[in-house]
Amino acid sequence: MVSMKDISIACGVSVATVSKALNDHNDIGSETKKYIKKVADEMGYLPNSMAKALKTNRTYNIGVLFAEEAYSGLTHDYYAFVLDSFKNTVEEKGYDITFINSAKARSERISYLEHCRSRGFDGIAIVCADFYSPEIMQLVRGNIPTVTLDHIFNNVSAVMSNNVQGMQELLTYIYEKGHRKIAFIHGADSAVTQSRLSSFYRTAAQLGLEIPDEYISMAPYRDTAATYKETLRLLDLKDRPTCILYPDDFAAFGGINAIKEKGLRIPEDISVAGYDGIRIARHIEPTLTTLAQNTKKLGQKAGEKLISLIEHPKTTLIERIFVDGHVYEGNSVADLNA
Amino acid sequence: MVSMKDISIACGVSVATVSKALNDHNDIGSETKKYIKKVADEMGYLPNSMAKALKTNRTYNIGVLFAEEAYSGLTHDYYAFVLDSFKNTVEEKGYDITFINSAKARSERISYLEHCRSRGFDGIAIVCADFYSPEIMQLVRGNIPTVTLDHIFNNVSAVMSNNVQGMQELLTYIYEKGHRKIAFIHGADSAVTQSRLSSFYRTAAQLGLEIPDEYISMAPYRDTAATYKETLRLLDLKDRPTCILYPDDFAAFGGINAIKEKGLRIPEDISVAGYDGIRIARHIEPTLTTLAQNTKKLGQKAGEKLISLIEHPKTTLIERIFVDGHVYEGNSVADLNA
DNA sequence: TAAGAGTACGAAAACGGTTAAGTGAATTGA
DNA sequence: TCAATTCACTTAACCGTTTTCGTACTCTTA
Repeated sequence: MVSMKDISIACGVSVATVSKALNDHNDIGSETKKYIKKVADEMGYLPNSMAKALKTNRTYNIGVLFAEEAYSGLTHDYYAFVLDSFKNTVEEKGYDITFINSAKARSERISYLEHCRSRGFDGIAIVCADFYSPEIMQLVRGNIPTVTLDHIFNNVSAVMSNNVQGMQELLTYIYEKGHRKIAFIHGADSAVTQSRLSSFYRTAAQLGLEIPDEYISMAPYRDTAATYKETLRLLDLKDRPTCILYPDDFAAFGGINAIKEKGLRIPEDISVAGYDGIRIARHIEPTLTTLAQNTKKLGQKAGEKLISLIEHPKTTLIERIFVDGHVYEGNSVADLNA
Repeated sequence: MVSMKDISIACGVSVATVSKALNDHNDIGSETKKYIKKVADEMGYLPNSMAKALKTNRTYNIGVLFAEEAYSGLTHDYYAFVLDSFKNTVEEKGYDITFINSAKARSERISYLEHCRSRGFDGIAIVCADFYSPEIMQLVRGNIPTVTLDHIFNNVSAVMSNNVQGMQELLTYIYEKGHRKIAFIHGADSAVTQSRLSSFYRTAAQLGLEIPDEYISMAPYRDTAATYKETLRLLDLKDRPTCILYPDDFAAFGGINAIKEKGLRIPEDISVAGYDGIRIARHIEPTLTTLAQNTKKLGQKAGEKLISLIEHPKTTLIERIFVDGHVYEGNSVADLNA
């Protein structure tokens, strides 16, 4: 690899001059600058990012934490899209993305925070993780600029999919389609679930909907077996709902299967709606009506916030950014007004 | 951050001794070693990976290239699963993963290779990219240990999903279910498509199947609109096939919609099969019969090969590793023998 | 007992950059 | 005309490691 030293020799100047020329400092003559840049270019010079980082304490590298639990990290449509958008945003600003992990060599493990410190990440994004584990707690208290997705910590900026707005909009949409008996199979307990559930109740109250307790139940996210079971239960109710909301799109398929097995048609006999807006939902019949989260904006806002936190630590305030979703109108919710 | 210097002062030894003690060199007394390690631990010492990399020319960082084209990188089930497995494999060996990109700062762009050199990646994995672009060509010729997924370059190790075996197994399975009129809508031209298509023809010949030209057509991968259209064409044929193979699972849904719209049932009236084994395919009705690629093994093999290439450059040979898939037996292919 | 062999550690250079401080020459101002 | 600036560059220290070489001991062994 050609270094500044090589260039300095080739140009007959000191390496300091080379450094300053390449970094456009203004105490270098414009002729010299041009010449040095030209030579550097011809020699195929590339800055050694390790050396630079060592000296400047800036790596231009961002750590991203993805849960290592089965099927909920990289391989989840929602997170993958958010990550993709986040990645594009920060790369545009000259930052790279490295995954945070806790596996060091075969011998000892290290904590997430230790990993980050050792790698010298300028900032970190916690996209998807067990937010209640001690390791995550340690990480967010580690004084590295941080932004979290869909979870709020003290003194840490967060980008949140607006679940309150989302659920309100979705439920209102369904209400306006004439539905009055609406069941909600919500996800396992978490901050996200809390938001959606309370928004569901509040919106229902505002709309004057009566929601019997038996219309509300729980199925873990992405668990089609659980939604299948819960759906059968709902279908067997004396007073069957006209529409069922699922924890997420993927889980909705469990319910859809149960409905089809019962010989019922969607949406003619019963309506369903998901949450997330995964791609496949728009490519099956019936297309799934769902609340599409704005993954692009989520990733983008997270990236922008984090970079701002890194580059202007004093003036950037810790805040919660809520990103609205919108109803994707498939044809899984019948229009009862018609 | 506490450095070796701090430890050396605290212990009353030189930083050389600290370095050697922490790295278990055997010219340090065992007592001293133990003591230094203890102090380092208490002080919360963490090695500065930039300094280490600068000196040793080893970053323990692997660059991964993902296409930046819409919907075909991170957000694709197949690639996401491969990446996940790859990530777990290399992290277990102490390596980190950073995305390769070509966006440097807002001003100038740099090439993939330049990015890799600048970051000092020990190795790179090209998971998903436009393999025919000049930039990729430059990258693979860059003399950094490399492994590619599903594409073969000279002098570069490749891990390949065994499309020949896969298509053979899938077609044979369908044949054994009694199907003789089998159509294949294949993907757009690429090495992968070539393998599948030629394996399709060869297997068909071996099985004594007659494949009329009108049974073969093209639809880009993941393009449901295209498969929808092609499926309608196939259904309108005088001599309609009894089973249709799709480019991939996602694209299969386009076909399935077309079939349903025609009022036909799967698999009673017509059978379909996909390729990939994406998760959702197992959670809808009818569950999709497909060739499930072994993403876990693909990622693992790629990781192992790359690390071997990095750590034993002389003795590791450039090779092509083929990973077999298996038929996932859904219920979208009718058993005509019954 | 003196030469040779270990043993346990330290000094210093090096990796490839950045940057504060210094320097000599040209330019400026009064 | 001469001190004061400004300009354009160099010197040298430093970031946190690793590693070669040297050195002062202690221990063998002939």
